[in-house]
Amino acid sequence: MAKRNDMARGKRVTRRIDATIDGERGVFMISVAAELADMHPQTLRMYEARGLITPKRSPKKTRLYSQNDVERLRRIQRMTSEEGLNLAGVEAVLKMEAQVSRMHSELERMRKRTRELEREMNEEVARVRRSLKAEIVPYGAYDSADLMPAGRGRPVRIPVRRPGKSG
Amino acid sequence: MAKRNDMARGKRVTRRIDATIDGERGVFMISVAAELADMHPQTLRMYEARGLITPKRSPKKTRLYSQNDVERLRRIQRMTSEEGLNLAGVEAVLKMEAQVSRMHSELERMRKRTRELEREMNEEVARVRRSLKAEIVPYGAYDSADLMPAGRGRPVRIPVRRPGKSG
DNA sequence: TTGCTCCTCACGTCACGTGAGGTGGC
DNA sequence: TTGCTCCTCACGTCACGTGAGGTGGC
Repeated sequence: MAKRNDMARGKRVTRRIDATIDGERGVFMISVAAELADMHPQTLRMYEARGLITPKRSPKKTRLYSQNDVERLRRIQRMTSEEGLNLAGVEAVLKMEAQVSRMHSELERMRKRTRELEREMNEEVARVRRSLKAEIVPYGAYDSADLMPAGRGRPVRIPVRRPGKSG
Repeated sequence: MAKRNDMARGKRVTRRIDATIDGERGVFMISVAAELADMHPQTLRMYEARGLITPKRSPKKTRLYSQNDVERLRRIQRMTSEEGLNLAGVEAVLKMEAQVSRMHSELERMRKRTRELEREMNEEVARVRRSLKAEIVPYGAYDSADLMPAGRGRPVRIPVRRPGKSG
């Protein structure tokens, strides 16, 4: 109510946009995208000609840049102006980064899998022992290194070397 | 003997050098290294000034390039002339490559570890079952999913998902 | 002396960014 | 009309490669 009145009187009211933003949707025309990326509009056209960026197009053929496009442009801007790369270098670096990021996720998957495997292993061994214990009555001496007196729940220990830094 | 005579008469004799070559040892002076890398000697001096390559020096301050130096120069040559990178790009790519290669070895270590873990797991389970079988005489029904009738050697099966491409 | 080394300086070329100039639709 | 879009062309700048020019030691 109060807000409505403020707006009616022309007061400045901050509005929050709660809609989920699709980072891939083309929303900025070239002048806006250029300003957001701190670049000359003509530079964006040049980058497109070189295949470094591919904005969407409106039905009238106007370029429409997405959030992600702008992000990419800013990264390119950093590489060229701060690090001094030329466009061939930018292409090479972007390609390698994709590779590095793929390896990162593979590495993460492997780490997770290893942890899981360790857990499964301990569980399986414990399960085998438990089900045997339920069915049998051991007799004689316990001279096997792998067995303990019935009733003691310590799990079988398996030597597990962990990989270097598992972070 | 025959060889010796050939050499004495000035004939051309191919000689095999069996000594182990230290790839890090400075052995080529600048004109030779430049030719091997297909570059201008002055370019090598420039690259050194930019920190892209650091040849050894003789006591007389003459640059001495190693095998590895030449390899590196050839890689740089490829990047600049074939891919069109500038020197900033070359630096960036070389740095990232070191990173990628570190990740490669980590990944390889993880894969190996996972295989090892699977093997250990199966072995351990089999060992537990074997040692129990040696001590007990099972009786009653075999209604546990984890056990099989005594005397059948099939190992306990453990569900193992393998990572995507393990090559 | 010749042919290498060392160095610095300077110039030519090329890539890249950007401005100009002309068009067209809201 | 104004201010945007589209496009192409051309110029200024800068990085880089290389040649020149002068030195010094085997």
